[in-house]
Amino acid sequence: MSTPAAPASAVKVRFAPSPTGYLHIGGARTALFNWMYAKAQGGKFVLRVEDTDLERSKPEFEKEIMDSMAWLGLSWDELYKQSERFEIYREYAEKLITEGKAVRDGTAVILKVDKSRDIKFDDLIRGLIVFNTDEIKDQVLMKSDGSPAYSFSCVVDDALMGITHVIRGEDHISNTPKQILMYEAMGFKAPKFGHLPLIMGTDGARLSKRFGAVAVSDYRKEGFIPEGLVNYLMLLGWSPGNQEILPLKNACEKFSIKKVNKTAAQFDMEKLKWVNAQYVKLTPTGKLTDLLVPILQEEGLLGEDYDRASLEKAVEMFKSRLNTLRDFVERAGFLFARDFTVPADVRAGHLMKNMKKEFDLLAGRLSGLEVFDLASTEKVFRDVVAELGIASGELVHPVRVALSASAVGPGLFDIMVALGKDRTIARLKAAF
RNA sequence: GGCCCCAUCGUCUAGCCUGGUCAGGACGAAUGGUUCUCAGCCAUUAAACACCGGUUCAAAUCCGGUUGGGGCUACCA
Repeated sequence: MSTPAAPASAVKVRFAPSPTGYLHIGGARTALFNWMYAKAQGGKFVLRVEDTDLERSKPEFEKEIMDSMAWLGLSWDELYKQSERFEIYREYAEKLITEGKAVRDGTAVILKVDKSRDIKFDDLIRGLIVFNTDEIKDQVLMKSDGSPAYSFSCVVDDALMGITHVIRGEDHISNTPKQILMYEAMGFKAPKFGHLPLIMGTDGARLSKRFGAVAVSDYRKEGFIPEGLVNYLMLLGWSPGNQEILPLKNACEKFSIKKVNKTAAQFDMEKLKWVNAQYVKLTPTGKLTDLLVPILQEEGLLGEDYDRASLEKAVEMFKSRLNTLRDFVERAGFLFARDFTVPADVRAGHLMKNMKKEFDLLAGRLSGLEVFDLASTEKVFRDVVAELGIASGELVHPVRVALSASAVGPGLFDIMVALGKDRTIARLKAAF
């Protein structure tokens, strides 16, 4: 990467969400690509809240969007709110009327569009795109209620804020010629445009509430970590080559808008989980524990005072089998349960045979241990199995279920050590 | 309907611009190995150039059309 000494024509991009809903996956990907482009070019990233629809815009959505952006690590250099800039839009609309380029229609302001002109632009991602103005109606600039129409406030702001590259979703392609007309009318130089492919649901249809989780905050609640979600998102429409796991910082260095592809991508939850799991494994256990503590406390599995050392050991034990943070709650929950019991259906499946005799023998031997660790518990277990003259599997599986209420999980002796001597023995005795 | 965009394994994609590799990687799937189970890890396998024409000695790659999918068509953003 060359690091030019602040070129005069520095890149400036923006992400312009409308606070009429949560930040969704598609918006996040758009923000991400803008952000990566800014970083790759040594430019600036502007966050502009497009809250011109006073009815539908809500402060809580605005907050949620900014929180999600921050959580994803997409920091902004400048922040604007369109609701604070209505005067500016009005000014430009008046100017266009004065110049005879727009007309009043009641209290609204309309831009007259000349017919039979080809409007061309060279899309950063798609190449040359041409529209004929015969397909474009006269454009509302200011609405009757005094608020600006989307296209107009967008153009005024992009021009005034010095946005050099407008990178947005493909659904805006047909807005582009309309906006180019507005740049022309106001005498502004149009920026470069790049239209990103859309993200589709698994069924190939548009991502919607029906699809399941669409809000970034939903993924956060489900236990995805930002590094994982970001890495997955960057793979939708762009590829760093034969490499899937690439931290944002490194991705920025390789990012090229020209290499973004044109095809809509389907969102694949399985791959997201896999990517997330890679980052879970890469996260130092201490940090992972920090992330888990609030979740466990919220679930009532952990009090204010807990044994940090044993919690970290538990985290270490489950680290390789977590897709999400939330998986830990489900899989390691037995380590924290106050009143542990094996659910009836699990008993029915794995503890049908009464093994009280065997369990008592094991519990008795375990209670004699001075040092309760991996080696000592395994030794005792092997001895008991030998003494009983049974295959180790015959005892391993029932014991695992009795201790953890699950037939699957970490190694049996890891479970015993994590539980500790007292609880291990108590659960063995309570089994039958 | 009109206008615009798009088209490689089931999915995400590399390759396409500058035609000539067994069309490569990853998720998922299947199989085997490791192991007390699961996960993990390792190995192996199956799996794609939408279709039809054209240009060319040669087409996933260039051109045209067809089909299919998507977007826009608001005083929503």
